[in-house]
Amino acid sequence: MATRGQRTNRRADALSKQRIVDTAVEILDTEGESALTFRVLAARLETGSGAIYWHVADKGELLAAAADDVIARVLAVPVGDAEPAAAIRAVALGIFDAIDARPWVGTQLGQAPGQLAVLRIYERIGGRLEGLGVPEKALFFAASALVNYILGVAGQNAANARLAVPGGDRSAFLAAVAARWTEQDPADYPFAHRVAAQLADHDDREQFLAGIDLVLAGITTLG
Amino acid sequence: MATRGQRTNRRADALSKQRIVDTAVEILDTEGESALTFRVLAARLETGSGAIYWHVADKGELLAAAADDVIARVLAVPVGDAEPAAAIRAVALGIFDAIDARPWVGTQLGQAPGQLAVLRIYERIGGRLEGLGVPEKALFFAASALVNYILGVAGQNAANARLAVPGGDRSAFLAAVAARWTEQDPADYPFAHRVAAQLADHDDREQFLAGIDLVLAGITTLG
DNA sequence: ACCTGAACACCGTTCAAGT
DNA sequence: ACCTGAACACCGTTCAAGT
Repeated sequence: MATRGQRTNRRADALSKQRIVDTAVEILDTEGESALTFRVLAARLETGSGAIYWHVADKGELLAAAADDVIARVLAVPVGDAEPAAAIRAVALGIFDAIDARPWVGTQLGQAPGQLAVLRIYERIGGRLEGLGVPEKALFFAASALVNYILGVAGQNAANARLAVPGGDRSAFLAAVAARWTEQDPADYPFAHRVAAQLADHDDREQFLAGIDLVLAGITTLG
Repeated sequence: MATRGQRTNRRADALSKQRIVDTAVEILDTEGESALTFRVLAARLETGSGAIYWHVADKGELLAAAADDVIARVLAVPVGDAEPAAAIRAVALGIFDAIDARPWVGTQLGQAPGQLAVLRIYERIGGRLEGLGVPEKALFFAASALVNYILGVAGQNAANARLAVPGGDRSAFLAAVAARWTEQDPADYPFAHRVAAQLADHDDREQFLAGIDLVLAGITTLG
């Protein structure tokens, strides 16, 4: 993200969890998930790889902290006093955009549930549900439907990003996926053939929002 | 001629992709995701680790094939001529149960979109949407809302299974998650505090189905 | 208390060599 | 064509030793 200037040979400050996480995010953002190893992280921090373990339990905690950092920042922007449905859409869209920009966050969210980041998302989404007329008893499962949908899209998008060629354009990628759908036997996969064109054409962000709206429409039904 | 003939345990049959995948599934099921390595797989198959690469491109393909095998089997059971909503619920529940029994399938589905298994799910779900009165133009995104929700739950459940202690009971695990929610500041996380009890009490399967019903209710809105 | 970096116990994958 | 298994190029993590 933020381009850093020339790096002196001396560490600016002592090692800390925050500095480690910041550097990890930087590597993740610029070089991708597979580039983050304790060796390159240590080199970038000008320390030994073992030093990192003084501040962070293991790689899982590091990844969780990195994802949480990003999500916390995204959710920090105030939604104002928009009406509940609009606020939920805005929050969801913010998460989508963050994941779209950083696929590694999607990977992380898709597979770490106890995580603080997921709790943050539940809080921001769930907090608006009452305003939507959701009865007290249904609050948790209504929130869970929205959150699981968001996390599902997050995981799929991250995987897509991992699959796509770094430079390649998106419509070519979608065309390739659509082609795999249509190369199946139409007798076994009639639906796949029927919607392949829609798959090839669709806009991810728009489709994501449409899904949110669908769940919201269902939730309104609960009132 | 060096008498090297003490191959007492002669293999029952030649190596094949199917036999490799079957053995991988066996290891995944009994020993878990982390136990599947090319070394133990080769040992179990009484061959060299390099031999596997003659039949399978890499570990990613192996995992994808294993997950696809399971999903194909799950989707093979006929739903009969139930009405569309009931059929979709049945299909979704079948997938949920399969993932609950084999968390590694959830991990795999949550992060491999181009996969045949995901296409199969789209087909089975999507094929019933028309009967629900979904207009042609909305078929793909309606299916995608359902599938992404399912895959989101799949990923979270798999991650939960990875986190939980193998022998530990489920209510203790949920209580621990709920405790992490309530240990946050109530001023920052009012929703978390409010629904922590629901989180601790809920039944995963029931909650999953409730989410499906919510999306279905939203989809009915499109008619 | 915090850091160093070699060492340990693994991985997935390749490939010359065999049949 | 198919299989073998040693070798390669990595990993995350530990830990005795330093400051």
